[in-house]
Amino acid sequence: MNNTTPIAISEPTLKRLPKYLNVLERLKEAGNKYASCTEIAKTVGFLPIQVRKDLHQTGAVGKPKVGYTIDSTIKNIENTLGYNNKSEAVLVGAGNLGNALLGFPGFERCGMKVIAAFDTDNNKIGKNLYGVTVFHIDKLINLVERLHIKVGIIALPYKDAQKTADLLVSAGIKGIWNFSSATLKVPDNVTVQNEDLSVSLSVLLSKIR
Amino acid sequence: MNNTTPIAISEPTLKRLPKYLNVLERLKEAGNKYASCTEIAKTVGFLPIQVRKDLHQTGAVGKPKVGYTIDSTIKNIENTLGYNNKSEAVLVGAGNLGNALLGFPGFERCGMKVIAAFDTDNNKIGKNLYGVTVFHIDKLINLVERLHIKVGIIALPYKDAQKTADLLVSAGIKGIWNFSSATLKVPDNVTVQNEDLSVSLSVLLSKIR
DNA sequence: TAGATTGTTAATCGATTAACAATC
DNA sequence: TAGATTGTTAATCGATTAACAATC
Repeated sequence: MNNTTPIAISEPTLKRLPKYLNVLERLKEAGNKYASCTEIAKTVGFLPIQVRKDLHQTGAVGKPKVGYTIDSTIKNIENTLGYNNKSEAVLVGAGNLGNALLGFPGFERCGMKVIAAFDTDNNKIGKNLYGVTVFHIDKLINLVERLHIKVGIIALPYKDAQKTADLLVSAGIKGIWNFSSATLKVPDNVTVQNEDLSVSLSVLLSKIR
Repeated sequence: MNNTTPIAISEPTLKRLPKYLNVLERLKEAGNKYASCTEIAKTVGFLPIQVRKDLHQTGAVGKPKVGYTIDSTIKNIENTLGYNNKSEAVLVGAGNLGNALLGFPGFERCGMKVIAAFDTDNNKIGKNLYGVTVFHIDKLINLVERLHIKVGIIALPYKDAQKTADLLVSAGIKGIWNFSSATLKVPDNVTVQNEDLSVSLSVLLSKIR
């Protein structure tokens, strides 16, 4: 609710915030009005002081002895993560993964809505997947520009990723959620979030082997 | 190739190694025999010194002026990530996401093979998805124990995640790849790798909003 | 009031980056 | 040889953790 320019929040903190949101929502459903750091920390497996520091960055203020008001803290986190600034997105690649992503129920919660999918495969074009129509990739630029879409999702193999990123950037996209293993080259004003499943799997395997 | 107990490698480094592997393979395909840190760094967008430090941890040794032998460095990274210790895994949850994961071509590269899927939905049981049969969840313990499976993949919603984790742990699983938003409680000797898509999406959205 | 919890300030820890000597 | 690149040692940076006073 205050209008000072927000300080950029570190990535580690940003990754923890959705966890707190989860916990707070559950505590709210259970009928609670307040939650302490100790309580949240125990549920998510972090230290109380870390929860406190993270919440502080969202602007949440707690009461000694009582904890944080659940309702207002939820709002603080949502605002920090931008869940209230609704965004529209396009998906490129209507294969297995793309299809699964379209069915992903978490988008809405984050304030994002996929409004169109694109592919080059004629067998896929024209299909309706979870309410989203698949168009030929040639229609991408026009649609993205016209509707001022800000987010593009790349669910394609390595070899098609960079040229798709270039296409999205030229259409005015500001954020790319990249499910390919490619390291995308984009201008500074475009944010890329990598979601390379091989990386994550490699980390797991190297730890248990 | 040496047998000293390996020092645990930090998570940031582990996450970068697959990227180097990617680059090295492409350079190899292009006919190169050596690669310098400078070259690798430019491709992945890191600093040369970071590449050097990371490669050092895999046991890779370079030659001044020449760089690193691509073949041996690939082997070093693969060994570090454990790509050569083949693992078998089971998947729990044959919905959208589970289905997409079964079609994911990256598993094999990491030395992992999903040998069975489980679900509770009778419409899914018995189906064959990308060569993997879907069984009723009741068969999980027996199969995992008998075949000494070490990795379990949870592709289920929040509410089913913890009880599935408990089941996997009781069957002797050592690593869980968790696609749910739940914070799983597991014993210390079990590794959990979280792949909560909402978290990643939240980070992206908070950066562009 | 007493005590639990917050918020702030300081200490620690680990990862990244810089500097530079060794070397092919 | 000269110069590029490695590998090592030191400096910096940022995030986590600890300590503790303020407070409801």
